[in-house]
Amino acid sequence: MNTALSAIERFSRYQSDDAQSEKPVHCPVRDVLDRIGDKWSMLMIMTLARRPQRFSELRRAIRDISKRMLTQTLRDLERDGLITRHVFPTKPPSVEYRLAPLGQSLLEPMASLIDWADRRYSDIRAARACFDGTPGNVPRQT
Amino acid sequence: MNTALSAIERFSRYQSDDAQSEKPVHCPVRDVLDRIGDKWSMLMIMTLARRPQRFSELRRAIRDISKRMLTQTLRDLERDGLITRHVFPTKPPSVEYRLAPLGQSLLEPMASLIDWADRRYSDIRAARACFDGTPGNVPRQT
DNA sequence: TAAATATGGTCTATATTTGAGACATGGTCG
DNA sequence: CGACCATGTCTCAAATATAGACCATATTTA
Repeated sequence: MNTALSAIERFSRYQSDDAQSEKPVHCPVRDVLDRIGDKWSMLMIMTLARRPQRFSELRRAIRDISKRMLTQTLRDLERDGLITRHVFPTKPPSVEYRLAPLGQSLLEPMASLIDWADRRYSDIRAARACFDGTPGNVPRQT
Repeated sequence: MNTALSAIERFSRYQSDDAQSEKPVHCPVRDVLDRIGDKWSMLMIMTLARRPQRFSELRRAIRDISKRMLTQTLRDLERDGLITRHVFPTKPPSVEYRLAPLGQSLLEPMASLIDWADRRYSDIRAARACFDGTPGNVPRQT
């Protein structure tokens, strides 16, 4: 738990920098979180963790992503060095995406998050049901 | 590393369910990730990890969030049982937000992500610079 | 030979989300 | 009376995501 807090403290250093300067020092944590914390990136990384996959395999694996977002997410992840892109000169050219070492190293921390999600999901659902069901959450106005 | 993979495997169970059924079983991991993986939630939780804070304190801490999104993010986190909301009947009423136990329990996994971000940030920046600087990333067309 | 299929994308028009900032509420201060 | 504080809500505009048409090329099917 204090391990956790020390990481948070490290983060908060940037936060206060942020609060001081006009042009904020770009907080690494935030920068990274903005990248991998979007709708598809983690999903993509988890999917590629199973095995390298091609464009259309990824599309099948993550059924509700649009081609546009798939392309864009892959580009962004490639740009940040988390995945690599390999083109094979097959008849209709095929492209395979793989987790780069940097992406591999993200699996460990991500796994602990997945673990948390899995273990706590019932609590969240309970809280949600409670919040939604309780009269008194509707009249929010003071 | 195989700890990581086992978590990923657990996740992929839902993925394949997903691929089979028309109306997908809602994957807990994904459900949770969609919630805390938005633009502000993690930031909010990290900020509240330092200490309970009031609406305007949060606004100052996260300078570029709009009131609208601040309210909405707080509501969503409250709904999911990650934070709690306490109204004090001071002259202009004040509202304090606190991390709930469920939110506390998220700190540990989140910390490992922060840790990763902090340690790997230079690698990411390097990859980014390389990608942006390398001619040959522009002509992406086959 | 022509049509259909598959690949990895891009482009456009629409839908959704986010942000900026006006407005509300009720009490205190000058 | 009028201004100000805190905590929101509301509306409208801007940014972003989505669906799905379209493209070029090559192979298989009819």
